Amino acid sequence: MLEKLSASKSEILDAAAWCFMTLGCDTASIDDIARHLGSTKGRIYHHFPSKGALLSAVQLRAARFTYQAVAPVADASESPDVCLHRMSETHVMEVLRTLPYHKVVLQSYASVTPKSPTEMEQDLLIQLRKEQRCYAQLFLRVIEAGMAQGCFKPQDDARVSMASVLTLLNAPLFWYQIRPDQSESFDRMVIDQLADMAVASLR
Amino acid sequence: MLEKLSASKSEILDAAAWCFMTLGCDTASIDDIARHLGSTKGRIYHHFPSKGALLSAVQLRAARFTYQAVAPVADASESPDVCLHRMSETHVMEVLRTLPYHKVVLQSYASVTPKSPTEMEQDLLIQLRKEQRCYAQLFLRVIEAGMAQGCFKPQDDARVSMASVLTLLNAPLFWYQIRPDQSESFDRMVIDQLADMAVASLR
DNA sequence: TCACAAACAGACTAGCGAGTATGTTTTTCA
DNA sequence: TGAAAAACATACTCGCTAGTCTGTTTGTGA
Repeated sequence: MLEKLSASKSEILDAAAWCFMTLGCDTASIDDIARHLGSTKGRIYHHFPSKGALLSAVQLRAARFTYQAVAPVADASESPDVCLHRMSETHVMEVLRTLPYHKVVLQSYASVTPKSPTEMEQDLLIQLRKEQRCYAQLFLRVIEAGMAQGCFKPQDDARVSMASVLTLLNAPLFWYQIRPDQSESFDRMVIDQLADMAVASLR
Repeated sequence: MLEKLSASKSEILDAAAWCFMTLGCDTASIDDIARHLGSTKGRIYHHFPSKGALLSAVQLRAARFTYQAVAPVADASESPDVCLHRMSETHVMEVLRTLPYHKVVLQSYASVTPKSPTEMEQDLLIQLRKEQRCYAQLFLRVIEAGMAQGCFKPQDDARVSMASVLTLLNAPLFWYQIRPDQSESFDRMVIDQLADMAVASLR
């Protein structure tokens, strides 16, 4: 779960995430990523066996970024609405901080099926889905607890609520732009507003 | 705005939307679409000048599907929360009905920049964004009215609220699967729950 | 019914990009 | 310090696909 990354590997992932984000997962070529690194393909293929594996590594890292940020604040002993609010704040904050990674996840969410997936790439996909489910359950648990305790409106299917809330929290992926003028206050506004909406949507 | 489509063109768009959805916009080839039609490339290139133009046509149709469904129920003379609820119901219903088209939009939302866009394709993109903005303003207006009248909680930026609500309503694009057993009741549940959440998130 | 255009089919090209195979440099460690 | 391994660079192949070109069929209007 917490495999260490070498500095070079991490740098490659950053470049890959950036290129996948700006050019699109399929449009961006390995040469594009290498050029963005000031290197050549040799370096990338020395660390990653294929483009699909590189893409999966980016997505996996995205999942781990949010998990490692949110899991510590998912305190079950607390009031579910308060807990969900802090989880939401943390989630949005982390997504904005590591934006390229999550934009890549957003892109590849729609097209689930690579054309000719290797067996190894298939395994990576399964591993990825597993960790994503694991992260989602952090939210599912607190939502179910809230429904049971009455601070959230009970629904037929809590999983629909959970998925909708997570989608809501990921909304900035569709319109947020990284700007040179680090508008700290704007980020804070977005974080607060989304966390408020997330909790309110369940009432 | 309401250019008529020939039967053959419409059929091509359906096939393209389906293939783009299942295989991915970049992965799906023109030959894939033609095969899915039981035809060859000749037919497609006779009606559409390029793959990019075909993709844009699919996205444009998606925008028009929802606009033509929702615009009639966007009644400004009504209470904003009631109005927004019906708009939300209608939106989700239409999205589920024409799912492949909207899944394509979702995919291409992330990667905005084709690598070498033709001037004509650039124009199509501009036209698309224009109609998408136009549709979004249907929601923006009713949300702003609601904030002014006090039935929605005022926020710093109503556009963030609008974008977030629309993202919430599009949440099924991430997990909804077309099933053979047309579970009518499940659809109804999803529609109700999402419309409720959309209105509640603004309170 | 006949010209003529629209609506396709089928073969072909040209270029791009993933992956490989083999060098070259740098680091490591004994 | 020297050899082995890791970390790259460079030059190539090969399949796939967008787009084209030409031929063939099907409507259509006079």
